Amino acid sequence: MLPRRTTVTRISDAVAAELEKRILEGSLRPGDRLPAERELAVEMGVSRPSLREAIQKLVSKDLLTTRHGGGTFVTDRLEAPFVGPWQEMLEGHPMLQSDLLEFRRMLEAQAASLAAERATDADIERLDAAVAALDAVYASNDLTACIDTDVAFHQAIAEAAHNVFIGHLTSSLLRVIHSYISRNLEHLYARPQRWGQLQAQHHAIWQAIRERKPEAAASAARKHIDFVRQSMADTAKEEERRHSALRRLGDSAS
Amino acid sequence: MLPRRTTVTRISDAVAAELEKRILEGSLRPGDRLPAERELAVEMGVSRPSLREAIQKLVSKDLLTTRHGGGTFVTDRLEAPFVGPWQEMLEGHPMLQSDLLEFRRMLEAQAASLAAERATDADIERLDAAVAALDAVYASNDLTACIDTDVAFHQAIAEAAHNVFIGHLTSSLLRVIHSYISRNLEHLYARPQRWGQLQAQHHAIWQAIRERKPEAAASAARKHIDFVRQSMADTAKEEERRHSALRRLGDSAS
DNA sequence: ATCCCACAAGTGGTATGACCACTGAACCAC
DNA sequence: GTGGTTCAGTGGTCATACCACTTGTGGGAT
Repeated sequence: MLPRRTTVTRISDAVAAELEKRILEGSLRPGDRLPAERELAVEMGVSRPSLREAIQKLVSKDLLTTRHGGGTFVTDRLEAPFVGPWQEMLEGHPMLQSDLLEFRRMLEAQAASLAAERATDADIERLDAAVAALDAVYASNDLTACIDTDVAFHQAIAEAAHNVFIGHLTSSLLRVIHSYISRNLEHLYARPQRWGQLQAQHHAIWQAIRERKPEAAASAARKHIDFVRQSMADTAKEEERRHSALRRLGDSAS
Repeated sequence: MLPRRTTVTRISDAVAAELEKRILEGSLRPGDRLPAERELAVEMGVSRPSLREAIQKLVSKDLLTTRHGGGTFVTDRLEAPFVGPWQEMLEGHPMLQSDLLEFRRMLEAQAASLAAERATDADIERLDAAVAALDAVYASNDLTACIDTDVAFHQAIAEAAHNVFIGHLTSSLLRVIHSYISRNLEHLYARPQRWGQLQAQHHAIWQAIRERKPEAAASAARKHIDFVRQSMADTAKEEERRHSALRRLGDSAS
């Protein structure tokens, strides 16, 4: 007979799993209000702090939301599959965005510079194709295709630099900021003259690489990132504006 | 006016954000053990349950792990995605060293430049201490201590740059190349005049940062890496020569 | 001297109970 | 009816105590 071991797993984990299960199984549906913490704690046979730890975990996973004095509710969850730790950090600490852009400014400038020095004929061909794809897709209305093509262009430059680490890191970073690119492109798409500037900048980088001008390529890449930085600041400002205009309480009596 | 619902009045959220910040900025590094919950709660001026809720949130994000009776530790979740594969890449293909040095040249130049712009008094103090430690340890014969101090110096610069990505990437990178630094320092140690140059370069970077000269700092950092690159080439050449020295005992005049 | 084990200090894990801050609806006065 | 007040219910926070586990240390047996 083994001495009575408390759960090998933490209670808060077990409770969180149980609640998650109830949500997945449908006994707790989006919009539903959970029993009061004191009740629920008794029902599950755990203390309130343990229950709270579990709830807060689910809150941080955006499965639940709490309203002080109101109650705890199940969010209508849109499955956001696989976001890495850095994506979460970027969401939680917006100041990281400027750090990231600063870093990209350095990285992509160096990549463009090296690409201008080292690009092989095959690299140039790939760049030509990427730019052609950009031109084509920018004329269309397919935003998701825009993102993919845009990413492919930057990735092609990074790989033309013929430095594995620059290539690998660029790839990782582009993956991390995919959602941000999406958001930003959406913003720019509504502004034709700015939308056009993007193409112009891409062409400038491309041209400088083709003409084997490292300094010009680096400079063009930096300008591009600076433009993106400015544009993201505008996006943020606008979202803030929209947010503060959205001070309406929707009554969802059902 | 309606009170903002998403306001971060929840203490556990604030504490979680604070801990995340400490991890991002490098004051809490992977593998580090956090202060005991009771201590940390006092330090942050919150109760232990609130602190625990925050910790559990980070545990659920896999940023922290807890060992019952052992302590709470920082995971390497943030380091893994970027430099994880690099270690194996380097081991499999040693020729990638030049790529890596090229990468470091860019990274450390940028770090030095930003450090010259942004270093706080505390950063400068830390740099002073690192340089002093370098001077002390370079006079001794302790090679392993040399490496640690050298790494600490470069890390101090990276963190003085106040860019999360530069800080983390430098940290990971230095850990990856630890063995290479070791080999190279060994090589240099046998050549007093070159050994002295190292110190001179470190001092040059340090001085430029202290005098707030970004360009000079970047340039000094680049020179340092170039010197290292040259020296590693020599190391490789010498190892080759030693292999072929079986048939010929030649002079090593250059 | 060496090795092993028991013990104690330190740490995370859990529980209890109390109080505060906020919400929302019933209630009362006008 | 309308508007303000009150109050019960809820999440948020705290202090404290105790339990379970790890770790290092020192004392004992060999």
